[in-house]
Amino acid sequence: MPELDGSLIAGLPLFSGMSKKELDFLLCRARSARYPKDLAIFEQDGNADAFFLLLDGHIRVVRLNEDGEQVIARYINPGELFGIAVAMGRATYPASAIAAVDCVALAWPNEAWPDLTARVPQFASGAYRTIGERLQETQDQVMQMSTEQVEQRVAHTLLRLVQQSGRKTAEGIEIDFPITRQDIAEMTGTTLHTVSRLLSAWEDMGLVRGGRQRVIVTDAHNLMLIAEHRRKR
Amino acid sequence: MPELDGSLIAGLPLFSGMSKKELDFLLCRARSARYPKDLAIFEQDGNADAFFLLLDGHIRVVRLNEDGEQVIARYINPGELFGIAVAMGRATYPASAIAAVDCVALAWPNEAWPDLTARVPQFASGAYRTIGERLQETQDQVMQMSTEQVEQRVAHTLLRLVQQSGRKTAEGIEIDFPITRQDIAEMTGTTLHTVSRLLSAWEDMGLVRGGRQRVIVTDAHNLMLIAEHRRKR
DNA sequence: CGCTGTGTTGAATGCCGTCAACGTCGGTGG
DNA sequence: CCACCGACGTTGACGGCATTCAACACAGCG
Repeated sequence: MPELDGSLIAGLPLFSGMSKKELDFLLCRARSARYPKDLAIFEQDGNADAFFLLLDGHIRVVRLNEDGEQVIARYINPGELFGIAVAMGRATYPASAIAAVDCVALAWPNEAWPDLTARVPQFASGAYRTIGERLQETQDQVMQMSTEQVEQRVAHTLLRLVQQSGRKTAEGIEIDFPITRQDIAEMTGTTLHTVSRLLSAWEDMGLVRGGRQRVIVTDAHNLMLIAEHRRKR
Repeated sequence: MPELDGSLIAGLPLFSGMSKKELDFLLCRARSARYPKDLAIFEQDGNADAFFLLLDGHIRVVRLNEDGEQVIARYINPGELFGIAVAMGRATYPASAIAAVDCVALAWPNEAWPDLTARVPQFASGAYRTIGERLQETQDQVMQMSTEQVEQRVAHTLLRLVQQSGRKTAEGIEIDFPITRQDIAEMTGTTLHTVSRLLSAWEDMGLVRGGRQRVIVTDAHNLMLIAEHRRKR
Protein backbone atom coordinates (compact mmCIF):
# COMPACT_ATOMS: atom_id res chain seq x y z
CA MET A 1 0.00 0.00 0.00
CA PRO A 2 1.60 3.26 -1.10
CA GLU A 3 1.48 6.38 0.98
CA LEU A 4 -0.06 8.28 -1.92
CA ASP A 5 -3.49 7.41 -3.13
CA GLY A 6 -4.17 6.43 -6.72
CA SER A 7 -7.08 8.82 -6.96
CA LEU A 8 -4.55 11.64 -6.94
CA ILE A 9 -3.64 11.00 -10.52
CA ALA A 10 -6.09 8.44 -11.88
CA GLY A 11 -8.19 11.13 -13.54
CA LEU A 12 -5.36 12.69 -15.52
CA PRO A 13 -5.04 12.05 -19.27
CA LEU A 14 -1.47 10.91 -18.75
CA PHE A 15 -2.65 8.01 -16.63
CA SER A 16 -5.84 7.07 -18.40
CA GLY A 17 -6.17 3.39 -19.04
CA MET A 18 -3.72 2.34 -16.36
CA SER A 19 -4.60 -0.32 -13.89
CA LYS A 20 -4.71 0.35 -10.17
CA LYS A 21 -1.62 -1.79 -9.86
CA GLU A 22 0.31 0.35 -12.32
CA LEU A 23 -0.80 3.56 -10.66
CA ASP A 24 0.32 2.25 -7.31
CA PHE A 25 3.63 1.21 -8.78
CA LEU A 26 4.20 4.72 -10.10
CA LEU A 27 3.04 6.39 -6.91
CA CYS A 28 5.07 4.33 -4.51
CA ARG A 29 8.25 5.48 -6.26
CA ALA A 30 7.26 9.14 -6.04
CA ARG A 31 7.42 11.57 -3.24
CA SER A 32 5.02 14.44 -2.91
CA ALA A 33 6.28 17.86 -2.00
CA ARG A 34 5.01 21.37 -1.50
CA TYR A 35 6.82 24.27 -3.12
CA PRO A 36 6.08 27.78 -1.86
CA LYS A 37 5.51 30.63 -4.25
CA ASP A 38 8.64 31.99 -6.00
CA LEU A 39 10.75 28.97 -5.14
CA ALA A 40 12.95 27.60 -7.90
CA ILE A 41 12.06 23.93 -8.04
CA PHE A 42 15.08 23.40 -10.22
CA GLU A 43 17.55 25.69 -11.95
CA GLN A 44 18.65 25.95 -15.55
CA ASP A 45 21.88 24.02 -16.19
CA GLY A 46 21.53 22.39 -12.80
CA ASN A 47 22.09 18.69 -12.51
CA ALA A 48 18.89 16.93 -13.54
CA ASP A 49 18.24 14.39 -10.85
CA ALA A 50 14.45 14.19 -10.78
CA PHE A 51 11.34 14.72 -12.86
CA PHE A 52 7.99 16.02 -11.72
CA LEU A 53 4.24 15.97 -12.08
CA LEU A 54 2.39 19.09 -11.04
CA LEU A 55 -0.62 18.28 -8.88
CA ASP A 56 -1.67 21.76 -7.89
CA GLY A 57 -0.54 25.29 -8.64
CA HIS A 58 1.19 26.89 -11.59
CA ILE A 59 4.82 26.83 -12.60
CA ARG A 60 6.75 29.29 -14.75
CA VAL A 61 9.44 27.77 -16.97
CA VAL A 62 12.13 30.37 -17.54
CA ARG A 63 15.20 30.47 -19.74
CA LEU A 64 17.99 32.90 -19.03
CA ASN A 65 20.66 34.00 -21.48
CA GLU A 66 24.20 35.03 -20.72
CA ASP A 67 23.24 38.72 -20.56
CA GLY A 68 20.71 38.05 -17.83
CA GLU A 69 17.72 38.59 -20.11
CA GLN A 70 15.04 36.03 -19.56
CA VAL A 71 12.14 34.62 -21.52
CA ILE A 72 9.25 32.58 -20.23
CA ALA A 73 9.11 29.37 -22.22
CA ARG A 74 5.75 28.22 -20.85
CA TYR A 75 3.55 27.82 -17.82
CA ILE A 76 2.91 24.35 -16.43
CA ASN A 77 -0.63 23.50 -15.33
CA PRO A 78 -1.84 20.85 -12.90
CA GLY A 79 -1.65 17.38 -14.41
CA GLU A 80 1.39 18.12 -16.58
CA LEU A 81 4.85 16.65 -16.39
CA PHE A 82 7.85 18.95 -16.12
CA GLY A 83 11.58 18.65 -15.69
CA ILE A 84 11.63 15.48 -17.77
CA ALA A 85 15.19 15.97 -18.94
CA VAL A 86 15.79 12.27 -18.37
CA ALA A 87 13.37 11.37 -21.15
CA MET A 88 15.49 13.38 -23.58
CA GLY A 89 18.75 11.88 -22.38
CA ARG A 90 19.82 15.19 -20.90
CA ALA A 91 22.03 15.51 -17.84
CA THR A 92 20.99 19.06 -16.97
CA TYR A 93 17.74 21.02 -17.00
CA PRO A 94 17.42 23.30 -20.02
CA ALA A 95 15.45 25.90 -18.04
CA SER A 96 14.47 26.91 -14.52
CA ALA A 97 11.11 26.09 -12.97
CA ILE A 98 9.67 28.70 -10.63
CA ALA A 99 6.52 28.24 -8.58
CA ALA A 100 4.15 31.00 -9.71
CA VAL A 101 1.97 30.23 -6.70
CA ASP A 102 2.22 27.70 -3.89
CA CYS A 103 2.46 24.33 -5.62
CA VAL A 104 2.19 20.64 -4.91
CA ALA A 105 4.03 18.20 -7.14
CA LEU A 106 5.11 14.60 -7.30
CA ALA A 107 8.82 14.02 -7.81
CA TRP A 108 10.52 10.87 -9.05
CA PRO A 109 14.26 10.37 -8.89
CA ASN A 110 15.77 9.94 -12.34
CA GLU A 111 17.07 6.52 -11.37
CA ALA A 112 13.49 5.33 -11.27
CA TRP A 113 12.94 6.17 -14.93
CA PRO A 114 14.14 2.87 -16.43
CA ASP A 115 12.00 0.86 -14.02
CA LEU A 116 8.94 3.01 -14.49
CA THR A 117 9.07 2.95 -18.27
CA ALA A 118 9.76 -0.77 -18.34
CA ARG A 119 6.88 -1.59 -16.05
CA VAL A 120 4.44 1.07 -17.32
CA PRO A 121 5.27 1.79 -20.94
CA GLN A 122 2.22 4.03 -21.29
CA PHE A 123 3.90 6.36 -18.84
CA ALA A 124 6.90 6.62 -21.14
CA SER A 125 4.80 7.26 -24.22
CA GLY A 126 2.90 9.93 -22.32
CA ALA A 127 6.16 11.64 -21.51
CA TYR A 128 7.37 11.43 -25.10
CA ARG A 129 4.06 12.74 -26.35
CA THR A 130 4.37 15.64 -23.92
CA ILE A 131 7.80 16.48 -25.29
CA GLY A 132 6.49 16.27 -28.83
CA GLU A 133 3.67 18.66 -28.01
CA ARG A 134 6.09 21.11 -26.45
CA LEU A 135 8.34 20.95 -29.48
CA GLN A 136 5.36 21.69 -31.67
CA GLU A 137 4.19 24.54 -29.46
CA THR A 138 7.66 26.04 -29.41
CA GLN A 139 7.87 25.86 -33.17
CA ASP A 140 4.46 27.49 -33.40
CA GLN A 141 5.85 30.25 -31.26
CA VAL A 142 8.77 30.75 -33.63
CA MET A 143 6.34 30.98 -36.50
CA GLN A 144 4.23 33.51 -34.64
CA MET A 145 7.24 35.65 -33.84
CA SER A 146 8.25 35.51 -37.49
CA THR A 147 4.92 36.34 -39.03
CA GLU A 148 2.86 38.31 -36.51
CA GLN A 149 2.91 41.80 -35.10
CA VAL A 150 3.33 42.33 -31.38
CA GLU A 151 -0.37 43.12 -30.97
CA GLN A 152 -1.40 39.76 -32.39
CA ARG A 153 1.21 37.86 -30.43
CA VAL A 154 0.06 39.36 -27.14
CA ALA A 155 -3.56 38.66 -27.99
CA HIS A 156 -2.78 35.05 -28.93
CA THR A 157 -0.80 34.61 -25.75
CA LEU A 158 -3.60 35.93 -23.56
CA LEU A 159 -6.10 33.65 -25.27
CA ARG A 160 -3.84 30.66 -24.79
CA LEU A 161 -3.34 31.51 -21.13
CA VAL A 162 -7.03 31.82 -20.37
CA GLN A 163 -7.73 28.67 -22.34
CA GLN A 164 -5.10 26.62 -20.52
CA SER A 165 -5.19 28.27 -17.12
CA GLY A 166 -8.42 30.20 -17.04
CA ARG A 167 -10.92 30.43 -14.23
CA LYS A 168 -14.46 31.61 -14.82
CA THR A 169 -15.51 34.70 -12.90
CA ALA A 170 -18.51 36.98 -13.00
CA GLU A 171 -16.75 39.38 -15.38
CA GLY A 172 -15.06 36.88 -17.68
CA ILE A 173 -12.23 34.39 -17.64
CA GLU A 174 -9.35 35.21 -15.37
CA ILE A 175 -5.82 33.90 -15.64
CA ASP A 176 -5.54 31.74 -12.58
CA PHE A 177 -2.20 32.93 -11.28
CA PRO A 178 -0.50 36.27 -10.70
CA ILE A 179 1.08 37.51 -13.89
CA THR A 180 2.74 40.86 -14.47
CA ARG A 181 2.98 42.95 -17.62
CA GLN A 182 6.64 42.09 -17.58
CA ASP A 183 5.81 38.38 -17.59
CA ILE A 184 3.58 38.77 -20.61
CA ALA A 185 6.33 40.77 -22.31
CA GLU A 186 8.79 37.96 -21.66
CA MET A 187 6.41 35.46 -23.20
CA THR A 188 5.89 37.50 -26.36
CA GLY A 189 9.27 39.04 -26.98
CA THR A 190 8.31 42.64 -26.33
CA THR A 191 8.54 45.19 -23.51
CA LEU A 192 6.31 45.74 -20.52
CA HIS A 193 5.56 49.20 -21.88
CA THR A 194 4.06 47.87 -25.05
CA VAL A 195 2.06 45.26 -23.15
CA SER A 196 0.76 47.90 -20.79
CA ARG A 197 -0.32 50.11 -23.68
CA LEU A 198 -2.07 47.23 -25.42
CA LEU A 199 -3.89 46.13 -22.28
CA SER A 200 -4.95 49.70 -21.56
CA ALA A 201 -6.32 50.06 -25.08
CA TRP A 202 -8.13 46.73 -24.86
CA GLU A 203 -9.55 47.69 -21.50
CA ASP A 204 -10.97 50.85 -23.09
CA MET A 205 -12.51 48.67 -25.78
CA GLY A 206 -14.00 46.38 -23.14
CA LEU A 207 -12.05 43.27 -24.16
CA VAL A 208 -10.09 42.77 -20.96
CA ARG A 209 -9.97 43.96 -17.40
CA GLY A 210 -6.72 44.46 -15.63
CA GLY A 211 -5.48 44.65 -12.13
CA ARG A 212 -2.25 44.32 -10.29
CA GLN A 213 -0.81 41.01 -11.50
CA ARG A 214 -4.24 40.11 -12.75
CA VAL A 215 -5.73 39.79 -16.22
CA ILE A 216 -9.36 39.00 -17.00
CA VAL A 217 -10.50 38.43 -20.56
CA THR A 218 -14.05 39.72 -20.81
CA ASP A 219 -14.58 39.43 -24.56
CA ALA A 220 -12.65 36.49 -25.92
CA HIS A 221 -14.42 36.68 -29.25
CA ASN A 222 -13.29 40.17 -30.15
CA LEU A 223 -9.87 39.55 -28.72
CA MET A 224 -9.62 36.63 -31.11
CA LEU A 225 -10.44 38.95 -34.00
CA ILE A 226 -7.45 41.07 -33.01
CA ALA A 227 -5.31 37.95 -32.71
CA GLU A 228 -6.28 36.64 -36.13
CA HIS A 229 -6.96 39.65 -38.27
CA ARG A 230 -3.79 40.85 -39.86
CA ARG A 231 -4.83 44.46 -40.11
CA LYS A 232 -7.30 45.58 -37.53
CA ARG A 233 -9.60 48.59 -37.29
CA MET B 1 22.48 -10.79 -44.86
CA PRO B 2 20.78 -7.44 -45.37
CA GLU B 3 20.86 -5.65 -48.66
CA LEU B 4 22.33 -2.60 -47.00
CA ASP B 5 25.79 -2.71 -45.54
CA GLY B 6 26.47 -1.88 -41.91
CA SER B 7 29.30 0.41 -42.85
CA LEU B 8 26.70 2.85 -44.16
CA ILE B 9 25.79 3.91 -40.68
CA ALA B 10 28.29 2.34 -38.31
CA GLY B 11 30.31 5.54 -38.10
CA LEU B 12 27.42 7.77 -37.07
CA PRO B 13 27.09 8.94 -33.47
CA LEU B 14 23.56 7.61 -33.38
CA PHE B 15 24.82 4.08 -33.90
CA SER B 16 28.03 4.15 -31.93
CA GLY B 17 28.42 1.22 -29.62
CA MET B 18 26.04 -1.03 -31.50
CA SER B 19 27.00 -4.53 -32.46
CA LYS B 20 27.12 -5.66 -36.05
CA LYS B 21 24.08 -7.75 -35.31
CA GLU B 22 22.08 -4.78 -34.13
CA LEU B 23 23.12 -2.68 -37.09
CA ASP B 24 22.06 -5.43 -39.43
CA PHE B 25 18.75 -5.74 -37.66
CA LEU B 26 18.09 -2.05 -38.13
CA LEU B 27 19.24 -2.01 -41.73
CA CYS B 28 17.26 -5.00 -42.89
CA ARG B 29 14.05 -3.24 -41.86
CA ALA B 30 14.95 -0.09 -43.78
CA ARG B 31 14.76 0.73 -47.40
CA SER B 32 17.12 3.17 -49.02
CA ALA B 33 15.79 5.75 -51.43
CA ARG B 34 17.00 8.64 -53.51
CA TYR B 35 15.08 11.93 -53.42
CA PRO B 36 15.74 14.44 -56.18
CA LYS B 37 16.23 18.11 -55.40
CA ASP B 38 13.05 20.04 -54.50
CA LEU B 39 11.02 16.91 -53.81
CA ALA B 40 8.82 16.94 -50.72
CA ILE B 41 9.81 13.79 -48.88
CA PHE B 42 6.79 14.28 -46.68
CA GLU B 43 4.23 17.04 -46.22
CA GLN B 44 3.08 18.93 -43.15
CA ASP B 45 -0.09 17.42 -41.68
CA GLY B 46 0.33 14.41 -43.91
CA ASN B 47 -0.13 10.98 -42.41
CA ALA B 48 3.11 10.01 -40.70
CA ASP B 49 3.84 6.51 -41.92
CA ALA B 50 7.62 6.40 -41.90
CA PHE B 51 10.70 7.90 -40.32
CA PHE B 52 14.03 8.62 -41.94
CA LEU B 53 17.77 8.83 -41.60
CA LEU B 54 19.56 11.14 -44.00
CA LEU B 55 22.60 9.48 -45.55
CA ASP B 56 23.60 12.12 -48.04
CA GLY B 57 22.38 15.57 -49.03
CA HIS B 58 20.57 18.31 -47.14
CA ILE B 59 16.94 18.66 -46.22
CA ARG B 60 14.95 21.76 -45.46
CA VAL B 61 12.26 21.41 -42.78
CA VAL B 62 9.50 23.90 -43.49
CA ARG B 63 6.41 24.94 -41.57
CA LEU B 64 3.56 26.70 -43.31
CA ASN B 65 0.84 28.72 -41.63
CA GLU B 66 -2.73 29.19 -42.77
CA ASP B 67 -1.85 32.41 -44.62
CA GLY B 68 0.73 30.61 -46.74
CA GLU B 69 3.66 32.22 -44.99
CA GLN B 70 6.43 29.78 -44.29
CA VAL B 71 9.35 29.52 -41.94
CA ILE B 72 12.30 27.19 -42.14
CA ALA B 73 12.52 25.28 -38.88
CA ARG B 74 15.91 23.70 -39.59
CA TYR B 75 18.16 21.99 -42.06
CA ILE B 76 18.86 18.29 -41.69
CA ASN B 77 22.42 17.11 -42.27
CA PRO B 78 23.73 13.66 -43.19
CA GLY B 79 23.61 11.29 -40.25
CA GLU B 80 20.54 12.89 -38.66
CA LEU B 81 17.11 11.42 -38.13
CA PHE B 82 14.07 13.27 -39.43
CA GLY B 83 10.35 12.71 -39.66
CA ILE B 84 10.37 10.88 -36.33
CA ALA B 85 6.78 11.77 -35.49
CA VAL B 86 6.27 8.21 -34.28
CA ALA B 87 8.71 8.77 -31.41
CA MET B 88 6.52 11.63 -30.19
CA GLY B 89 3.31 9.65 -30.52
CA ARG B 90 2.14 11.85 -33.38
CA ALA B 91 -0.04 10.66 -36.23
CA THR B 92 0.92 13.43 -38.66
CA TYR B 93 4.12 15.25 -39.57
CA PRO B 94 4.36 18.70 -37.96
CA ALA B 95 6.28 20.11 -40.94
CA SER B 96 7.27 19.39 -44.51
CA ALA B 97 10.66 18.02 -45.52
CA ILE B 98 12.06 19.27 -48.83
CA ALA B 99 15.24 17.97 -50.43
CA ALA B 100 17.54 21.00 -50.72
CA VAL B 101 19.76 18.97 -53.04
CA ASP B 102 19.60 15.42 -54.33
CA CYS B 103 19.43 13.24 -51.23
CA VAL B 104 19.79 9.66 -50.14
CA ALA B 105 17.98 8.49 -47.02
CA LEU B 106 16.98 5.36 -45.20
CA ALA B 107 13.29 4.99 -44.46
CA TRP B 108 11.65 2.76 -41.88
CA PRO B 109 7.92 2.15 -41.79
CA ASN B 110 6.39 3.34 -38.54
CA GLU B 111 5.17 -0.17 -37.78
CA ALA B 112 8.80 -1.18 -37.34
CA TRP B 113 9.29 1.30 -34.50
CA PRO B 114 8.16 -0.96 -31.62
CA ASP B 115 10.37 -3.80 -32.82
CA LEU B 116 13.36 -1.60 -33.43
CA THR B 117 13.21 0.09 -30.05
CA ALA B 118 12.60 -3.18 -28.26
CA ARG B 119 15.54 -4.92 -29.90
CA VAL B 120 17.87 -1.91 -30.03
CA PRO B 121 17.01 0.39 -27.16
CA GLN B 122 20.00 2.61 -27.91
CA PHE B 123 18.29 3.51 -31.15
CA ALA B 124 15.26 4.73 -29.24
CA SER B 125 17.33 6.77 -26.84
CA GLY B 126 19.18 8.30 -29.75
CA ALA B 127 15.88 9.36 -31.26
CA TYR B 128 14.67 10.81 -27.97
CA ARG B 129 17.93 12.64 -27.51
CA THR B 130 17.56 14.07 -30.99
CA ILE B 131 14.10 15.35 -30.14
CA GLY B 132 15.39 16.87 -26.94
CA GLU B 133 18.16 18.65 -28.81
CA ARG B 134 15.68 20.04 -31.31
CA LEU B 135 13.43 21.27 -28.52
CA GLN B 136 16.36 23.02 -26.95
CA GLU B 137 17.47 24.53 -30.26
CA THR B 138 13.96 25.74 -30.98
CA GLN B 139 13.73 27.34 -27.56
CA ASP B 140 17.10 28.97 -28.15
CA GLN B 141 15.66 30.38 -31.33
CA VAL B 142 12.70 31.84 -29.44
CA MET B 143 15.10 33.46 -27.02
CA GLN B 144 17.16 34.88 -29.85
CA MET B 145 14.11 36.31 -31.55
CA SER B 146 13.07 37.87 -28.25
CA THR B 147 16.35 39.41 -27.28
CA GLU B 148 18.39 40.01 -30.43
CA GLN B 149 18.23 42.43 -33.31
CA VAL B 150 17.88 41.17 -36.85
CA GLU B 151 21.55 41.77 -37.58
CA GLN B 152 22.63 39.49 -34.77
CA ARG B 153 20.12 36.82 -35.60
CA VAL B 154 21.26 36.64 -39.20
CA ALA B 155 24.89 36.52 -38.13
CA HIS B 156 24.18 33.75 -35.62
CA THR B 157 22.23 31.81 -38.21
CA LEU B 158 25.03 32.02 -40.77
CA LEU B 159 27.57 30.89 -38.20
CA ARG B 160 25.40 27.95 -37.22
CA LEU B 161 24.91 26.97 -40.84
CA VAL B 162 28.60 27.00 -41.67
CA GLN B 163 29.35 25.16 -38.47
CA GLN B 164 26.80 22.44 -39.11
CA SER B 165 26.88 22.30 -42.89
CA GLY B 166 30.08 24.04 -43.87
CA ARG B 167 32.60 23.00 -46.46
CA LYS B 168 36.11 24.42 -46.48
CA THR B 169 37.11 26.28 -49.60
CA ALA B 170 40.06 28.43 -50.58
CA GLU B 171 38.21 31.60 -49.61
CA GLY B 172 36.55 30.44 -46.39
CA ILE B 173 33.78 28.13 -45.27
CA GLU B 174 30.91 27.72 -47.68
CA ILE B 175 27.40 26.59 -46.83
CA ASP B 176 27.22 23.24 -48.53
CA PHE B 177 23.86 23.60 -50.22
CA PRO B 178 22.07 26.23 -52.30
CA ILE B 179 20.43 28.79 -50.04
CA THR B 180 18.67 31.98 -51.08
CA ARG B 181 18.34 35.29 -49.25
CA GLN B 182 14.70 34.41 -48.90
CA ASP B 183 15.64 31.15 -47.17
CA ILE B 184 17.83 32.98 -44.68
CA ALA B 185 15.01 35.46 -44.11
CA GLU B 186 12.62 32.61 -43.36
CA MET B 187 15.06 31.19 -40.85
CA THR B 188 15.49 34.47 -39.01
CA GLY B 189 12.06 36.04 -39.16
CA THR B 190 12.93 38.95 -41.40
CA THR B 191 12.68 39.86 -45.09
CA LEU B 192 14.92 39.02 -48.01
CA HIS B 193 15.58 42.74 -48.42
CA THR B 194 17.08 43.08 -44.99
CA VAL B 195 19.15 39.94 -45.46
CA SER B 196 20.42 41.21 -48.77
CA ARG B 197 21.38 44.53 -47.25
CA LEU B 198 23.21 42.85 -44.38
CA LEU B 199 25.11 40.46 -46.64
CA SER B 200 26.09 43.32 -48.94
CA ALA B 201 27.38 45.31 -46.00
CA TRP B 202 29.29 42.32 -44.66
CA GLU B 203 30.74 41.64 -48.08
CA ASP B 204 32.08 45.21 -48.15
CA MET B 205 33.62 44.56 -44.74
CA GLY B 206 35.22 41.34 -45.99
CA LEU B 207 33.33 39.03 -43.65
CA VAL B 208 31.42 37.02 -46.25
CA ARG B 209 31.32 36.43 -49.95
CA GLY B 210 28.07 35.94 -51.74
CA GLY B 211 26.85 34.44 -54.94
CA ARG B 212 23.65 33.22 -56.41
CA GLN B 213 22.28 30.82 -53.81
CA ARG B 214 25.74 30.70 -52.25
CA VAL B 215 27.18 32.06 -49.05
CA ILE B 216 30.82 31.82 -47.98
CA VAL B 217 31.92 33.02 -44.58
CA THR B 218 35.43 34.38 -44.97
CA ASP B 219 35.92 35.88 -41.52
CA ALA B 220 34.02 33.88 -38.95
CA HIS B 221 35.77 35.64 -36.09
CA ASN B 222 34.56 39.13 -36.91
CA LEU B 223 31.16 37.82 -37.90
CA MET B 224 30.95 36.34 -34.42
CA LEU B 225 31.70 39.76 -32.96
CA ILE B 226 28.67 41.09 -34.81
CA ALA B 227 26.61 38.14 -33.62
CA GLU B 228 27.58 38.60 -29.98
CA HIS B 229 28.14 42.28 -29.46
CA ARG B 230 24.90 44.01 -28.61
CA ARG B 231 25.85 47.32 -30.19
CA LYS B 232 28.45 47.11 -32.89
CA ARG B 233 30.63 49.71 -34.63
C1' DC C 1 5.90 56.44 6.15
C1' DG C 2 9.35 55.48 3.03
C1' DC C 3 10.68 51.82 -0.14
C1' DT C 4 10.25 48.55 -3.70
C1' DG C 5 7.77 46.38 -7.26
C1' DT C 6 4.26 47.25 -10.44
C1' DG C 7 1.70 49.86 -13.79
C1' DT C 8 0.63 53.98 -16.87
C1' DT C 9 1.45 57.35 -20.23
C1' DG C 10 3.85 60.87 -23.24
C1' DA C 11 7.53 62.00 -26.49
C1' DA C 12 11.25 60.99 -29.46
C1' DT C 13 14.20 57.92 -31.90
C1' DG C 14 15.30 54.33 -34.98
C1' DC C 15 15.12 49.81 -36.81
C1' DC C 16 13.42 47.39 -40.31
C1' DG C 17 9.43 46.36 -43.13
C1' DT C 18 7.19 47.93 -47.31
C1' DC C 19 7.05 49.71 -51.94
C1' DA C 20 9.38 50.30 -56.07
C1' DA C 21 12.64 49.85 -59.67
C1' DC C 22 16.30 47.80 -61.65
C1' DG C 23 20.12 44.41 -62.44
C1' DT C 24 21.86 39.70 -63.08
C1' DC C 25 22.10 34.91 -63.67
C1' DG C 26 20.85 30.57 -65.71
C1' DG C 27 17.96 27.64 -68.11
C1' DT C 28 14.98 26.92 -72.18
C1' DG C 29 13.23 26.95 -76.61
C1' DG C 30 13.03 28.81 -81.12
C1' DC D 1 23.40 30.76 -81.01
C1' DC D 2 20.70 34.01 -79.01
C1' DA D 3 16.52 35.89 -77.27
C1' DC D 4 13.54 35.41 -73.73
C1' DC D 5 11.82 34.67 -69.21
C1' DG D 6 11.53 33.60 -64.51
C1' DA D 7 13.99 33.27 -60.26
C1' DC D 8 17.18 35.56 -57.57
C1' DG D 9 19.51 39.64 -55.90
C1' DT D 10 20.43 44.72 -55.03
C1' DT D 11 19.48 49.30 -53.69
C1' DG D 12 16.95 53.68 -52.58
C1' DA D 13 13.14 56.08 -50.35
C1' DC D 14 9.65 56.26 -47.07
C1' DG D 15 7.03 55.40 -43.08
C1' DG D 16 5.18 52.97 -39.16
C1' DC D 17 5.46 50.17 -35.26
C1' DA D 18 7.67 49.30 -31.24
C1' DT D 19 11.49 50.30 -28.34
C1' DT D 20 13.73 53.60 -25.53
C1' DC D 21 13.84 57.34 -22.28
C1' DA D 22 11.49 59.68 -18.84
C1' DA D 23 8.31 60.89 -15.36
C1' DC D 24 4.74 59.86 -12.45
C1' DA D 25 1.07 57.09 -9.89
C1' DC D 26 -0.23 53.50 -6.95
C1' DA D 27 -0.19 49.37 -3.98
C1' DG D 28 1.66 46.50 -0.52
C1' DC D 29 4.83 45.88 3.15
C1' DG D 30 8.11 46.36 6.82
